[in-house]
Amino acid sequence: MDQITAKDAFAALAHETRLSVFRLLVRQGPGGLPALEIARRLGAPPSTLSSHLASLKRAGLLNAERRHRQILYAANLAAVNDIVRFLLEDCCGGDPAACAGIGGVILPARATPSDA
Amino acid sequence: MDQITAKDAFAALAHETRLSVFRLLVRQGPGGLPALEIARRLGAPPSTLSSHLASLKRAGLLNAERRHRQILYAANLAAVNDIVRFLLEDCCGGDPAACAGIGGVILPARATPSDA
DNA sequence: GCCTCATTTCGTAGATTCTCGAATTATCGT
DNA sequence: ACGATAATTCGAGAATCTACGAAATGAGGC
Repeated sequence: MDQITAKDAFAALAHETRLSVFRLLVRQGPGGLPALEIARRLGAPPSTLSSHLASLKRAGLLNAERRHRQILYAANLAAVNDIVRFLLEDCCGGDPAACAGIGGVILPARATPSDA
Repeated sequence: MDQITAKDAFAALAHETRLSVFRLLVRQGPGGLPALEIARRLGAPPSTLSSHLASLKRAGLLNAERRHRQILYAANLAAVNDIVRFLLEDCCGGDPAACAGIGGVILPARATPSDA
């Protein structure tokens, strides 16, 4: 995870429709949904949505898998993991105590990026 | 945390300079850094940096505190917590088992958005 | 091979964002 | 009050992003 990759991921999420797409697929789980079904649920034209799906996929936030005639898109939760870890890397200069009181959802873990 | 707030936060991070600013302040910890010092370390002109700091602050990602003649900016880690929680809300339709294998940094916690 | 459904690519007009010097405002020391 | 330092606002050109219909591509079914 480098600066550019992270920036692209944030840019992909910095749009109302794309954010809705991603959250919908997070709720949907690993099974995913086909492109037209996503467009239908969000009330967006297929061509518009296709470019948004391409953005999210290019940013590494979605996995796409062909299933018969349709393409199933699913949220890539590991990517969220990666960008959060990148964002909080070496938090508070590495002092865990100073970081402790932030809320509980995020565990900065170790700063060594040795595990892919 | 609503859709627009989250989108603004992602938009604020979707820029190389602002992302560098935020990560620098994460590393710096609660003490924060004055604006010109941030500009100096990142090699950016003060006026450019000021607008970026304003973006990040408007998005709720930075806290600013006046300290004598300077203004100390510090990363708001709780905001990161909030946007990640928003992003993963009702993950996998609420089935924790399906979400379990994502990597370990993020704990989806409860989906009830009752706590501000 | 042909028809149909699912999805993407193309084109272009419109809207938004970005940069940074100059001018401005705010704070402190004397 | 004055001078110096810290930070922000203003302005305008340049660059990037966005939307969506029409046309093209891809994958089956018959």
